[in-house]
Formats: sequence, structure tokens, C-alpha cells
Amino acid sequence: MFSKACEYGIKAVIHISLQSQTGKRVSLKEISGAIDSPLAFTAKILQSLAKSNIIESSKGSVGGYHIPEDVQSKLTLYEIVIAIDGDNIFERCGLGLRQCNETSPCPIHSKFKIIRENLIDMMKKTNLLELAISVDKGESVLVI
Amino acid sequence: MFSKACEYGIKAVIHISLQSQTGKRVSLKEISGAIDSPLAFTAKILQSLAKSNIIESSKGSVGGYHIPEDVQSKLTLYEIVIAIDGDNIFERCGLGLRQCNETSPCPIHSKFKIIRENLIDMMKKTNLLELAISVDKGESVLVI
DNA sequence: TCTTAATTGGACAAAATTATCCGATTTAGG
DNA sequence: CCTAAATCGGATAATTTTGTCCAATTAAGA
Repeated sequence: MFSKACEYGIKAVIHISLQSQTGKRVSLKEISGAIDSPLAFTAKILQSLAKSNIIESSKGSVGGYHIPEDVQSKLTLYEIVIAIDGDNIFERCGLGLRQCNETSPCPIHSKFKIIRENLIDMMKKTNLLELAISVDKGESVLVI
Repeated sequence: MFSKACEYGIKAVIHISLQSQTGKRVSLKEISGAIDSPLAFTAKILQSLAKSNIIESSKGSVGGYHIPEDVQSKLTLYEIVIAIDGDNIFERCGLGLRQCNETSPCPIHSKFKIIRENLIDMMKKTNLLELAISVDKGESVLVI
């Protein structure tokens, strides 16, 4: 469904969120350890997330990544996924037709549309803060 | 969502289905022309679909592929996708956790589960015959 | 000012997916 | 028997995704 990059990205962002709530900045090393992802690859993902202003990064000896608390409750899963994988999974025709639409639909168009709308709806309604809270409470986990 | 191989596979199977209704066998060349897919790659996909008994193939000068009519109404999208892509999209954790389940779920587990159940349900309910009929009626298309 | 610890950016490598090529095999029909 | 037209199977190539390496840059603090 999501790319590996996106999976790592979502987990990373949740972990950063979690730590940001205590005011801490988190380093790449800590993140990649916490979410069990390849360090250098994770660096690339965080780099691009920083560029698209999903997370804030600061260089230097006490640098790291963080996400302001007020942003956490506004940032949705939808936006995070778009930032990493683009809108392909939300837009692309299920059978790969270049111009699949209502007037000239692929055979699974309408059925697919329903599923996809549910997915989009769910992702737009899910914000980062609630994901972080669920991990914080121990209701869900980021590894194994 | 689906791999390219799967997209081609689904379209191919629909086209074969369509032609099988008039008793015709279809050749690889015709299929790849009809669905606008790379010929040699399509050959590989059809080969594997034949091995998993989704379609029937026959060699020789008047050979080709076909799907018996009684099979068409029984064969679901779910089975076709499984045959090509495996059950990954139906089973794999949304965040890639190796053992994500009710007792130790990833942060999006429950929300994802609902979407996925809808998807599985839809695909199990969609049979090949109805897809072929919709193309036959001109209600949907396999190209552009 | 120097050291240390952090991100950044570019080049590169490995793996997976997608795609191609070609010879072998099969089968119908002249 | 021979030819034509089809699938099969194996090797290989191209592309994309995933992952690594290393030097450059930044910033705090002793």
C-alpha cells in the first residue's frame, strides 16, 4: 500500500511527535533506533519531510528534529503520506489507465472509488497527535 | 495499490473473458494489443496465471488463452490479485510491522483494518464475468 | 578557537520490479 | 513432412525503490 519510505516516514513522525511533547528534539540516530529503520535511508526521508515543512530540523551539536505541539493536532496522515509518496495512491486508476473517469471508467472504477474515498476520509480525519498519544498510552507500538 | 503486473493481469483476464464468451481463444499478441501492455512482460504474467489455473492456455498454431464461461462467474478479483501479487496488500501491516495484531497493533491498525475489510469484501464480491460484461456493454473500458 | 554532535547533500550500491530477447517446444494444417 | 503460429522458459537489461557511504556544513559549549 504505502512505500517503505512512507512507512518509515510515518513511524518517524509519530516518534518525533511523541518526544516533542516533552520539548525534546530527537536525533536521527534515536529515531532510527526507536522505529527500527535503516539510518541513512531514514535521514533522506526526514530531510525531505523537513523541506516540505512537515517537521522542523536544526543542525549543530544539540540539533535534531521536532514538531511543534500545535502542529501535531493539525497535521493529518493524509498530508504526511502525500508529502512522501505523492497523491498517487489517492488518485491513480486502479488498473493504471491514464484517463480513467466517470465518463470513461475502467471496469473497477466505481467500486474502487468507494474504497478510496473511505481511505482518504480516514486519513484526513487521523491527526498526528492522536497517533502519538496512542503510542504514549501503550495502546499501540512502533516496532515488532 | 496493485503492481503493474497485477494491473496488466487483471486487464488481460477481462479481455480473455470477453473473447471466451464467443468461444474464441485469444493470442498474446491480441491481448497485449487490446489492453496496451508490453507484450513480453504480459507473456510472463499470463504464463503464471496459467500455472495457477486462473486461465487456460494452449500451444500450437491455433493456440491461445481462454477462460471457460462457468469459471468466469466464479472467479473473483480477489483470487486474481492473490494469484499475481500474493496476499500482501490484504495482510501486510500498514506500517510494515512484522507482527501487527489486535494485542500489539501499530498506531493505524484498527483504522486500516476497516478499509482493508471493505477492500477484501469488494474484491471477493466482484467476479470476472460482471467485469467483462461491463466492458462488453461499453460501460467501461480497458484502455486510455 | 577547538571539539563534538548533529543535519545536509551528493554519489554510489543493492534489490526489486518492470521489461525485453531469443531459442525451444507444441500443434494444426497444407 | 514441413511450415506457420502460438506458448514456454531462461537469460538479460532497464528502471525504480531501497539502502549506504562520506565529505560538507552547522551550532553549542568547553
